[in-house]
Amino acid sequence: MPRARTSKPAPSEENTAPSGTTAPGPSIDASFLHTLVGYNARRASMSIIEVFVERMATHDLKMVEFSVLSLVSHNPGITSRQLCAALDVMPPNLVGLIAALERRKLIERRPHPTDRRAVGVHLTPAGAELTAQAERTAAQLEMDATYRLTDAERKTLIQLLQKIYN
Amino acid sequence: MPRARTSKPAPSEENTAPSGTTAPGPSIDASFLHTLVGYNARRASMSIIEVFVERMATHDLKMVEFSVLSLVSHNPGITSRQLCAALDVMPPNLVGLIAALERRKLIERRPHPTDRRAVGVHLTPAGAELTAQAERTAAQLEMDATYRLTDAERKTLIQLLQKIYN
DNA sequence: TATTGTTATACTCTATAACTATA
DNA sequence: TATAGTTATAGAGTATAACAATA
Repeated sequence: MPRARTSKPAPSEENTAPSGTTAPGPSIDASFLHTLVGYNARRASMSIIEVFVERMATHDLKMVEFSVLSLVSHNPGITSRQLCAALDVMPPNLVGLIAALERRKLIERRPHPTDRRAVGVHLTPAGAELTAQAERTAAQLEMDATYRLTDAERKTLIQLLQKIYN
Repeated sequence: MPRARTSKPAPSEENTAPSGTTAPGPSIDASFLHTLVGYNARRASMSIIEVFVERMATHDLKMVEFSVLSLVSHNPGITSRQLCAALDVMPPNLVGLIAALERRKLIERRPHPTDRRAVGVHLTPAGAELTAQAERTAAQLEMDATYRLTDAERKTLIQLLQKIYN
């Protein structure tokens, strides 16, 4: 269910109009898809993510990288395994990500205090600074990407969404 | 911003507990992420998509394939280009998809009535039958995946989501 | 000159198997 | 015996460039 670009209903008979001149766009009937919560949730999240990716590029941060930094920031000493569980990333895929953030001196890996197999992840001062900035960027971009919603609507929306996945 | 699995806040001091025995799970503070509409929309859509993929496997249909069939069903003679626009798929990536559905005799490609460059896509009787079944599956699965919502809440949710991307 | 459909190809994301060192 | 972290690799999904046929 990839995101779509058009919306208006059209006659359900023979479609005789090719897209023609690109601009106005043909009116395709996607009304069934529009009745699906999943479809709408996906479209909405894609449209926010688009802005997210664009603005986070300012900090040279991908979405997952931002999530990692934010989690490490609020959970100093968190292990790779915990990050994997919280972000639903497979352990092998986190390795390169962590390594990249470490090369950029945004995080540090220190031996875990009680488990010698594990490694605790911590923010460096530079990492903490960048994370604080990035969280402000995220909060702002959210408001911009959902500017058609009132504060009350945004609150309601989040509650309803959490009812689905919690 | 990949979906996460944990939710409850935790002290923001040194994290001394590795995940340990897998079951109960460590309590990671993801409270900042939970304030983001984008994060919640993504988590919710992922949780619905999970059910979607699982149930559509019954019809041996991927999400995009279902979307294509549904669009062709409501827009007989739609062109590849129109499908690409409506589904936000790059033309080269639709080719294999269409070919696969054609091999399964679910769709037919006929010359476009007015544009000899284009090809109109149509459902075969078998394709129409499968699409009707799959749409019923989709509608049902939606209800199941969002069973914690009342009908009114579901309606509100869809309206709010559409306010974001429309 | 632009568009439709297509091939070939590259890049990113995600997933699996298997190893090591610790528990 | 199970878990944390890692390597190597396979597989999706998604992206770009370039082409022939037609507009």
